[in-house]
Amino acid sequence: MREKYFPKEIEAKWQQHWADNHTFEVKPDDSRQKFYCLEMLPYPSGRIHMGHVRNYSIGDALAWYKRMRGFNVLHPMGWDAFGLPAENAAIDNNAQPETWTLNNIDHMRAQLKKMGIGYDWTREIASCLPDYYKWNQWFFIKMFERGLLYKKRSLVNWCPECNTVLANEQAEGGVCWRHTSTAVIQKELDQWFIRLTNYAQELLDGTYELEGGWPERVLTMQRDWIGRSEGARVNFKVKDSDAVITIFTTRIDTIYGANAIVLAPEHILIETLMEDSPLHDKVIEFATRLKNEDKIERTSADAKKEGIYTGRVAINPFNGAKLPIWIANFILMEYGTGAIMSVPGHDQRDFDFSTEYGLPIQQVIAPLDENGEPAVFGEMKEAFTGSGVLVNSAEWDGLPWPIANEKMTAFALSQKFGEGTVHYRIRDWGISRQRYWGTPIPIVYCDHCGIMTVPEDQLPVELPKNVVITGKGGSPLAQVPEFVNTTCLKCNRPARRETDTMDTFVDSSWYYFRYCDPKNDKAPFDKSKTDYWLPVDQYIGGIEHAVLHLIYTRFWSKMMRDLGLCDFNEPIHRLLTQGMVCMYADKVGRVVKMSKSLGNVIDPDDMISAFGADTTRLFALFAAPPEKDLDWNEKGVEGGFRFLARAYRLVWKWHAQMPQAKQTAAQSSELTPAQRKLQRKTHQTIKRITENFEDRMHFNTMISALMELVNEAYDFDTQLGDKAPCGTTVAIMREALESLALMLAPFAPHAAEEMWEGLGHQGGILSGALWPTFDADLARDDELEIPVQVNGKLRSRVRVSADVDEESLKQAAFADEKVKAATAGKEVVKIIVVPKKLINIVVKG
RNA sequence: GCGAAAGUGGCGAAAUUGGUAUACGCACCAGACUUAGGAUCUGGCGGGGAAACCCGUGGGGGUUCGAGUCCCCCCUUUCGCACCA
Repeated sequence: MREKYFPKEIEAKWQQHWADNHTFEVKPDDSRQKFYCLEMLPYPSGRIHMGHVRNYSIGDALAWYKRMRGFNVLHPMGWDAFGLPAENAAIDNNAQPETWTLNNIDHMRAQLKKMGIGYDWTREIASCLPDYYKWNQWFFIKMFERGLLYKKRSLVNWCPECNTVLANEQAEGGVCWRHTSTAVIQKELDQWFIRLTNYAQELLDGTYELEGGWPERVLTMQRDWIGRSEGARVNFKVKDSDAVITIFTTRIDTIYGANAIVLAPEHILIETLMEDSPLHDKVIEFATRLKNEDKIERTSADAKKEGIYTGRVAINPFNGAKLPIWIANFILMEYGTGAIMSVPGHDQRDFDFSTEYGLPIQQVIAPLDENGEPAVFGEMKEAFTGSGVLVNSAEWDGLPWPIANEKMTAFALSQKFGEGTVHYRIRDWGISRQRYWGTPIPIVYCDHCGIMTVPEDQLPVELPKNVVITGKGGSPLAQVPEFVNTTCLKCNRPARRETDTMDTFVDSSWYYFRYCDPKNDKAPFDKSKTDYWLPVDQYIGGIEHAVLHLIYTRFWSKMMRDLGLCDFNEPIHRLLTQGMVCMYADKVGRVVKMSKSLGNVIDPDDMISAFGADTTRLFALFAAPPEKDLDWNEKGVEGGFRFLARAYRLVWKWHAQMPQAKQTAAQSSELTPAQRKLQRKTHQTIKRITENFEDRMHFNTMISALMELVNEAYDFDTQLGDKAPCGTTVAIMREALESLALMLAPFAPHAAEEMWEGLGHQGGILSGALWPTFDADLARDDELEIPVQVNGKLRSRVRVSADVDEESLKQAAFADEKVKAATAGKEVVKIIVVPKKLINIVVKG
């Protein structure tokens, strides 16, 4: 230990120590409880940013704590290394995506090591390497064999910036998830889809299993995304035709109020219906125009309702009413059946549509008035969507909503013109990407034998190198004859390979399984290893993956479970979604997320050079609780540095006496008040921090508790002056400083190690399970200052012994001058005593 | 529009089940040490007032002995969803 706190020197020293001692490298060990601490793996964009620093500081704090509590902690790191930026860099810099990516990984790995994050680097993975993506292909084949994958020509989201297709989850709100200012357009393409919808119900049910462990916000977003709705399908016969139109509704109880059947412009029955119709050309022209309109605009909530009457009529199976068949812009082909019954009285969209075209509006649901009678409105000004009972609905009149729905659905089933059904909003996951830098899809097309998967023993289908990437004109792999041309695996005649690559979200769906067995070349992983480590105990990452990665990976593990590769339903027990790192930006005049384009970026490297990794990490944890956005403030960083230097100086001042100190302090009754005070603070701090790690993980308050302990220890030290300390004093100080060093380790591990060593300990903090324990008796206050209220207002405080009984406390309160003054001449109505907290005297007059 | 979360000093934030509002840090002020300090140490720091005391957690009501915390209404901000039948 040196006199002054030199983070650079200390950090290099301990990083070397951890590497030499393989401190963070772990193996399954049945004798110890495991803890899997995982941070979302980064995309190797080139440099670490503050968001990463925050993410990994949180994860490492927890990992250190758990290790110190004796857990066998798996804390790995890897790279989500496929993806578009590598291709763009290749175009811009004339580099190969692989070279660019691997160089970035090298640089970022070095940065993470400089931060001293405790990863088991022997388990590092990079998804762009064949020994990883081989298993993506293996999973593809398994899913193909089980019918979980299919190829379909369909309208898909296309991002003109990415020049590729996007999954629905990646095109939320009609914009690309990477290019949020770029509207996604619709294209018709052949695509590989994973049957995410097979697991829709299970994914929904799982969100209830995850309650408590996952933020409610994320669960809500996932539930909304899955979008389960219960309803019914009802068949409407078309008059003078054999055609039947099936509609989906969640409100079959309102069917007597239907005034039309409305179809999406893409509906397949339109052509049939319009055959021989004098309106044929007009209607088809209308539908074609809508189909060609921008989908996002056409289907946005504020688009004007627009429709056309087809001249055809459908029959309401409940009452035989003749309903005109319309086509309208607001009906979506991909939801339900692409056809609805319009019920203007009880659906605002139908109301607006009917008003626009003068269709009749009838009320069929009536709220109950104060006499319990159904209230029938005169003219309706808007749709009534509240609850009530049926009216104008023949024999169903008087039934309340949920019962009517049930009974009418049952009736439809019995009459064979409808049935109850559940509909989900979530769609299958389109994974084809018309890009180069991704996992090749292991499929071969033969003109004679059709579509076939590449046999397992021929995996991986390697991504060819030195491919010319222009960013234009379809899949780059299609331009590589050596890759495309192959022979049919069945008939040996010339055949072609699939030239699309997989969505990179495939890579990240199972990477944390691979960390458990990263070098396995026989299987994606050995189940005995994942059985030990998984599920993940704590996952930490940004909220932006709430419906992307976090839904895909839940699906993936359910699929793996069905393949017999794991035994659990949910792969991630607890999830922490950390807030963004923000800073004031001149360009917008307020505190916003750090971004290069706004110029409000701090480079972690600069921070580390100026203050050290410990200070940088400490501040990232101290400035705000982890799930909140964090305001980066350089002055605040200095405060973090001062705290570490202050703690360090105190340890320096005392470290020489430590080897001679008594191991345990005297009985607390024999301590001076000052000694007792520091001892109490030490034990209180251990209690606070330990409990906080176990439930709330608010690192900011844990660090402030450590600051308080340091302040208290300084006061103690200052009071001693130049007097030579007695053995008890040294023992009390030793306990305080050792506790401090140990509890600092999760937040500032290098400085903590240096202090721990300075206090006379060899081998490093993690050579044992050293998390300090507190003694509840020693943490307890001997004396308390109890606030005294009169009529709820604070009037005074009284000092009493901690074990005071109610009666003496009351006496002490009434003995107080200020309390006397406030209660003088008044009748005491009531005295409320909250043990150890407060006394409130209620007076009258 | 629907849904969720939040609003506390000059600033970042504490207050875990209703019980001393503002812990801890930053900034600021005063002092000590110093050739000097952007180092370190000591003290102060919500508003009003000489004081007693009064006021104070976005605004207004309510429940309670007692409300930052619970309930109702409103305002603002952020986030999510948005013609999903």
